[in-house]
Amino acid sequence: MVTKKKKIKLKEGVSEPTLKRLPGYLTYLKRIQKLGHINVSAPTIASELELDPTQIVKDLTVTGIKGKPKVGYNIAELILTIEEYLGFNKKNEAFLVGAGKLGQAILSYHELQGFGINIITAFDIDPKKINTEYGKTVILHMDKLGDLAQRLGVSIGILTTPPNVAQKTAKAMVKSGIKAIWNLTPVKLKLPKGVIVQDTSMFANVAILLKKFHDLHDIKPD
Amino acid sequence: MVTKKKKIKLKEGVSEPTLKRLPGYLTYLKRIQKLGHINVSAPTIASELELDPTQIVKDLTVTGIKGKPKVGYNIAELILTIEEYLGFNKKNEAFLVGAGKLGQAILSYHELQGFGINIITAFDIDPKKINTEYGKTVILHMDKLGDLAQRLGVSIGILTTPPNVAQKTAKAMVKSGIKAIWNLTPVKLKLPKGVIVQDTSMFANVAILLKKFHDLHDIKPD
DNA sequence: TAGATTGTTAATCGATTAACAATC
DNA sequence: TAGATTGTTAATCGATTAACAATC
Repeated sequence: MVTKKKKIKLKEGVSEPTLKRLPGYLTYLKRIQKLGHINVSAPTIASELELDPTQIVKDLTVTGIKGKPKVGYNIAELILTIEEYLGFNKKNEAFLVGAGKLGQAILSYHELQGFGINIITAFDIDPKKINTEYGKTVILHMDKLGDLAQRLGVSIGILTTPPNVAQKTAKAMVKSGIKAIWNLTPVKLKLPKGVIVQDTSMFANVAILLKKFHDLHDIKPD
Repeated sequence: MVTKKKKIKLKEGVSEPTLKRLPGYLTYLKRIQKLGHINVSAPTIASELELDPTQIVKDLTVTGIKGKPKVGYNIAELILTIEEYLGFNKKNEAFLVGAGKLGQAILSYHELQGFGINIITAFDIDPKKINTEYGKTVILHMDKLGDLAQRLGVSIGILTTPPNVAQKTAKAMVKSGIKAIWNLTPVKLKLPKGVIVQDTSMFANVAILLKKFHDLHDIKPD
């Protein structure tokens, strides 16, 4: 046996910070590609994104892309390589659970398609929402989740319920066969080991913003 | 002169990771407070949130809270202390710019009030949205932003426009007197030094989720 | 008192940054 | 060729974790 099985860590030496930066590179690369650029160097990306050039090079290395000294990277190739590396070109079919405002925002956020994420169906328990369509996505009752997950083989779930039902809902999702949950609620979910949970508290960042703001502007007289 | 002025870094040794964890503590503390608990210890918080006990203690130390050995922290006091420390009890009046789906989600996300953030007015350029109300928030034309920011003394802005107009819009916000921007677009903004920008790319986290998911489930035959 | 927990200081771990050789 | 840039290895920096004394 040569490979040890760890919990749900990332494979061999790919750091989360690196992974978080890659989508930002994509956004930038697509923009300059549209502008007609063909190649781009790490120092250029770095100065645009206010990062360290070495960091860019290192980050890109993990994707397997090969650059040319003095020239940089081919933009088209780089985009494809990053997308491939991150799995954006895979069929990432997902269910969205909780069709409130945030859920609706996610449903209509076309940028998600750039991640290969394809929201098949949304679920809710509000009778007023059931069987309505949001954009091109139908909203079904939570009851149907288990059956549909099974039949369609969907195993990615996006959790956008109110906080007070988040835990309960997540549990039901897992029971229905969901294996990876993008958790947009501020609740820390307790789920069986083996289920991948990615917490995205939009509001953690607000704390930083406010702190910086007040530290800078509320200068107390000594 | 005893205090050196740095760029827009956080004051004396408060790390961003710590700041990002504090709102999570708040969410948890409020929940157990509602359950009737009076005190809570760092090890308890740690096991609930799957963090290291020492890390909790250290994080809480920065807020100035005092705990009792063997007992822990008084929950009510702890909540107030964290909120005070983060500036959540200040009058954090903000403008929201870009009243699309994501903007609307933010407008209707009541959790934001827990951060002391009070969205005064929303702005857009879509004639169909101008002068309509969303919840209790009026949507005005961007034209009015400068004047209102001045008159109301609002200096926090929430940027939720489409990516392609994000840079332009942010520039206009700064010109109108906005000093801190919560940037919910995936675009890296170029703004004058001194303006605080907090990027929140909801989607950076999706990259991690997908990567973990595919690493775990797409086992390639050797 | 005994023992769990706080709060601080030291050690470890990992990510970022620097240095530098290879190369186009 | 000269020089900018890649790609890798080493050094630094900062955050997390461990150790431990103080204390209720």
